[in-house]
Amino acid sequence: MPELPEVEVIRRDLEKEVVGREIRSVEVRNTKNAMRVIRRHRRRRDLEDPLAGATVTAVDRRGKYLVFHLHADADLALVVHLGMSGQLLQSAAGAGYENHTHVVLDLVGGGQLRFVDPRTFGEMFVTTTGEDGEVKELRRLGLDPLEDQLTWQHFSKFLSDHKMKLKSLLMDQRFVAGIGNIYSDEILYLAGLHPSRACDTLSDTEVRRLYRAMQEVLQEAIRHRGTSADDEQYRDLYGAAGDHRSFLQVYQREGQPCRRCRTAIERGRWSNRSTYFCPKCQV
DNA sequence: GTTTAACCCTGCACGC
DNA sequence: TGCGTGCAGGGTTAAA
Repeated sequence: MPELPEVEVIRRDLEKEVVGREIRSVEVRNTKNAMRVIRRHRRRRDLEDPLAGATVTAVDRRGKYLVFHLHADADLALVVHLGMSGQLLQSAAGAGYENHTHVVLDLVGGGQLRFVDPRTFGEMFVTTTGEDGEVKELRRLGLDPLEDQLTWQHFSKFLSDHKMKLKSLLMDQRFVAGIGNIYSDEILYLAGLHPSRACDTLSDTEVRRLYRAMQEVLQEAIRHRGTSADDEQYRDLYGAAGDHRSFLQVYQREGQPCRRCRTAIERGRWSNRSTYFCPKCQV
């Protein structure tokens, strides 16, 4: 499940490969679930028509969403969420389609950008941007953990205002956008905090530790080009897996010794999501 | 305000 | 070998 680091790796790849390029045409293919992928639109052409002839001027990231800014008749944006199993792949125009290739963008000058998604939790839609360049559909998202606006003070205030469990808060996209199941576990481990601790019980030192851990874990994962774990279908733009898997401290390590204290890593379940943690190091 | 569960979907592991 | 079942997960929504 691509989270912030994986989406950021793809964004950086896209910046190199598609910014400045014109989209010749778009095809929403006749796959079983293509209409689910473009579920915000009623018809295929609602996505296809506005994109044809548009030039990609920039590719941004908002949490786990990719935003392609487009120069066309109006200020348009193509928004992509990879869900759990979505991939955005650069391909040669003649190459055979992988299973579950739902949308194909044909680029002027050769090459294609393909959206592949077996489980179809991902989505794609076209929308207009406001004067501030923002996408209205993404306004509810919280701040980006790696951007300057998320100051330590802002972070601390948000925590003290909530009684939720830390795990739930880290994964709440309205608080900080981009953290999912893997990195919430890794962040809490590095910070030495138990996933079920209530947010408003943290000391100043613990808040600082969590804030720092969040940045360190995400940056480190980006350096390793993301995590492709057991059930992970994550691939970068070129189809390559990420290298961060072997650096994971707790995620999917149930029963294995903690890298700090050798206690067996435990797995719990909160809100229907698996959570891995060290029962000794995390308090 | 917070938690929990259900829903959407496919691939995979497992047991029979 | 083949079938049925359960599980995994992100985001959203409804109910508790």
